Formats: sequence, C-alpha cells, structure tokens
Amino acid sequence: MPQLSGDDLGANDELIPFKDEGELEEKRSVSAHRDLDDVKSSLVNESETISSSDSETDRRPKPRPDLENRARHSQLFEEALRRQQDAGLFQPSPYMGYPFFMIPDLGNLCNPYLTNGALASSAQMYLPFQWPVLDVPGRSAAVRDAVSPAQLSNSVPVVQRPPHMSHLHPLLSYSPEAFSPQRASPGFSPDAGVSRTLPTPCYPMSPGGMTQIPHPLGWLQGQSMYPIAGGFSPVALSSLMSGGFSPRLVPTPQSSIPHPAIVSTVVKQEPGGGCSSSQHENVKCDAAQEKEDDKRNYVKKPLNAFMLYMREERPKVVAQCKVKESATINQILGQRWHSLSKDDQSKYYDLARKERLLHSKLYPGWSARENYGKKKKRKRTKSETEQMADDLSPQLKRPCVSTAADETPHTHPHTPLAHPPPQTAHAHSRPHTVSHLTHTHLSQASPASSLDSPATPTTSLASPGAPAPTHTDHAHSSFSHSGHMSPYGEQLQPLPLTTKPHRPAHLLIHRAATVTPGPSTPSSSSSDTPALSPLTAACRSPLPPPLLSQPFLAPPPTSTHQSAASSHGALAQLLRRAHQP
DNA sequence: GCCCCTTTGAAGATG
DNA sequence: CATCTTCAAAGGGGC
Repeated sequence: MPQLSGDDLGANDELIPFKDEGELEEKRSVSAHRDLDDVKSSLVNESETISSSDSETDRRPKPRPDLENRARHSQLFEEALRRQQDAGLFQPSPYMGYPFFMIPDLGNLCNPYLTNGALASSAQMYLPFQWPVLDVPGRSAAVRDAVSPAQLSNSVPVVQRPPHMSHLHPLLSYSPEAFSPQRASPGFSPDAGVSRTLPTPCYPMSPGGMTQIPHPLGWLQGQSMYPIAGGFSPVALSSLMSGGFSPRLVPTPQSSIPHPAIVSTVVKQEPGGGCSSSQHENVKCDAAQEKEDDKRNYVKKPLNAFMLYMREERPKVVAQCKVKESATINQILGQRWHSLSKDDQSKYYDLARKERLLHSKLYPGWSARENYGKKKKRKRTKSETEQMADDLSPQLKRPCVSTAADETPHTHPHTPLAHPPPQTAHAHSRPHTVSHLTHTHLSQASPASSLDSPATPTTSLASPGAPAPTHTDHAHSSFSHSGHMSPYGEQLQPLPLTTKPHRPAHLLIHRAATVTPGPSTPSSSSSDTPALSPLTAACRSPLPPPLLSQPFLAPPPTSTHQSAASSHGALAQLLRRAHQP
C-alpha cells in the first residue's frame, strides 16, 4: 500500500501550504510577506483596475468582496512566491504532478472554477510552479534570470486550442510522463491516430527556440472556451513566475489561463459586444445579463479523482476503442479505474485532494450546496425508479446482488466475497454491482491487492479531512490489480459494464426484456446484463486489447445482445414515459 | 438547445 | 448515522 506522505508528494516545498501546515508557514513568514506588500498591492490594484475597466463588471456587484479572503489569498501567494524565489523558482519539483500555485486577486484572469473567470473578484489562478522547459539542464538559470516578459512574449505563442483538443487537459501535466523526453514532441501522446497528434502548441525553450517541447499545461495556452475580455496572456504570467513580477499585466483579448480543474462551460459573449440602445432590447439584455452573471458566478465543484482520471484517459479510450459516446467511454473508464493499481489510483486521489484544498482556499465560503439545483436536469430518484419498477414489474423487484448470484453461473455463493458486504461498511452509498461481484468471483485469488475505496489513498496521505479506510467495503475490493492477469481478460468478457445498482429497475427490467428463459450458460450469463460490443469490452482493459486491430463491429441488437448504453437509454425512456401521467 | 446517458467520488440533504 | 441526491466531465443522441 503506497504511503503517500507529504514527502512523497513533495508538496511541502513546492506547494503553498494547505490548511494546518499552511497556517504555520504563514505565521513563520509574516516578515517575508511585508517585503512583497508592494508587489501584492500593485498586482491587486492592477487587477482591480482592469476589472473595473470592464463595463460589465462595473454594474455587477463583486461576488466575493471579502477583503479578508483577498488579503489571505495574497498572503498565500506571497508565501508561495517567496518560497519559489528562495528555492529557485525553476528548480525541478520533486512532485512534478502538481506544478501549480495560486496567484490571488488577478481578478480578470480566468478563474479555475468559474464558468467564466472574467469576473471573479477574488479570483485566483493556478500557475505552474515550474515548467518542463526548466528541466532542461543549464536552462533554468538562464530562463529565470534572463528571460524578460517581452522575450517570452516572442517565444510563447498564444494558441487557441481547438475544441477537439480540449481533451489535452492540463492534467497531463500532472503526469510525470508528460514531461518525459518521450513525450517531448508535438504529438504529445504516444497514442497514435487521435487528435492528440494534432499540432500541439509548443513552448520554445528560450527566445532562441532551440528546443521545443509541448507545453504540458494546455490550459496555459489560451482556450477558446474561456473568452475573457481583458484576460492576460501567459506572457505576463511568465513574468510573474520568473520573479520579475511586473505589474504590467498584458491584457489580451482572447487569451486566458484556465486551470487544470477548470470548467469548460462556455459563457457566450455577445457577438455585438453588448446590448444595443433599444429599450426593448435592454430588457432582454438585462435578463440575459442576469443569466450571464449567474453563469459567471457559478463556481464549479472540484474534480474528484475519477474525474481527473477520466479527463486524462478519455482520449486514450477514444483512440483505442474508436468510440465517441461518452456513456460508453465512461463505462470503459469505470472499469479501467477499478483495474488501476492502487498507486495509480492514489495519484488521482492525491490530485483530487489537492484540488479540493485549492478550491477551498480559493473559495473559503463556497459550498457544493450553492450548485444544488443549478443544473436544470433532474434525475429520477431511486425511489422513483423503484416505484417504476414496481409499477412495471413487481415480481422483478429483488436485490441486485441476489439476482447476480442466482443467475450468474460462475457465482460462488459459498464464497464470502460473493456475498453482499457488511452493511456497516459503506464507503459508497451505492451497493455493489453485478459487475463488481463478477469481478470478485473471477479474481478473488489475491485479496491482499485489494482495491480500496477512495478513502484508502486519501487516508494514506494522512490528510486531515481524509475519511477512514473501509477495508470491509466493497465486494470488488478484493479485485486483484496486481497484474497477474488482465483484470478484464477473455474469461471476463463480456462483463456487464453497468454498475448502477441503484437503478435496479433498469437492470432487472432489461433482463426481463432481453433474457430468454432457459438454463443459464456462460454465454447467456454474459448476456443477461447489458454487454458491450466486443471491441468496447476489450477496451475495458487498460492493456492494449487484442481486438483493437479488428474493425469495430457492434453486434446487432438482438433479444439478448444490446449495448448497455442503448438498452439503458431505451429503457430509461420507456420508464420515463411510463412514469409520466 | 436542453437533457439524458454513463462512470466514480465528494459532499450536501434527508430521514 | 445511514442513506439518498446532486454535481463534477464528456459528447453523441433524442426530442
């Protein structure tokens, strides 16, 4: 079990202190803060000046005029800056996976969690602690000492990331591989055949541009999805990072610096540049303005570990499986997630934890509650779903686990792992799924390598807020990822990917609708739950699936074979219609 | 153009 | 406290 202490993370020296550790550091460096007061104030003033220059922001109340927070953010930044200057800003970080620190109060910079960062008065931003360019031997000093903003201006192209490049998420920078020489090519990804091979904006190593590597921080290259008036180019930020810290932040019309966890919601800018003078249109504009304000002030939740993993792995799945439907991709990713080693998962849990900490620092008063109900969609509750199941097929309503045990030929009811987990060990609100149980049956040989619930890696970090590990959790926690066998090998196929036991009605109704009566066979057992096509099933394995070379041939929808997504979608619609008066 | 689907995890809401 | 619900991302698909 990986013990990710602070040293392992290497975050103590590279990241701004979080929470308790941060409090101490802040106290210790009060004097150092004073040294940068001027810098801070100039920065804040600059930010506010630019912010106030925005006609829209003038009319809008500041979402968070909390001066204390601003001062605190500034202090945090100063601390981070001081540390970087003391230790050498461009020293390679022992924790390459999280090369960011925050700069507070750059109001018009793209806010990490805002749908549009243009208006976050208390907006902070993430900056790379170090750039991979700085790993080049002999370069660091030169870059640190000699590169002026203007020079960087000439060397750092601000490139609009095309929409299809959006998967080149900054999370890539979390991965040490992103900085490895193997990846030091514009293609960026070892995976061939995807949009990853599209031209990736590169950061020249120096004004001379003798070496180029892809900028791992895709979010630093300006995204069309964050059209921010008065945004800043990475140039200015580079100057900030390099210690020059010039207040001459250079506004650029289209550039923005999105954050790794940043939001992709586009706040459309009025093509005309605002409302016209017509009174009628002004009314419309007011309404639209409010709508836009809501969107802009919307602070999104930080990404959890799986979300971070998805953003990184999705392109690979798309490339390997030639699947575009996110529902299917997510099923694959969900399976792959469970097949990850604990170390790999720990990486994402760690990142997610840091994201949450950063988020909490950015928005001390923010709560996920604020986003409740902001999404218009309203999913059916479990009770509603079950009620639908009752209405449609009362005889089918029985526990999912027992269903799997009854109908899965390879089930070993005598095996403890095949039984539902103790009710006292719930790390998830969701019970175990058919697929998880199936995994358990097929891979119960190495319980020592169990996958723990998300709490485990977090707990291993000794995070103050980390939940306690639940070793008794999850039947699938005994799923082996030790690599002795492919977790999704042939014998596992086709496994049901649907792992939504809190929608038992879907599964059961689907089963009832698709399974033909008769003795259960291995093949029928695999078809009694929604199964993926052969290719997508093969893609569940993170290893190169053998079927990848074969053309994608989704099996025709038969009475016993249907894609999980389609069947569920159809069932969902059926249920919705049935539920409607 | 909105919503669903689909995944896991975090956190708020609820009983 | 246990359970349920919502929302994070993503993009095709349905309406």
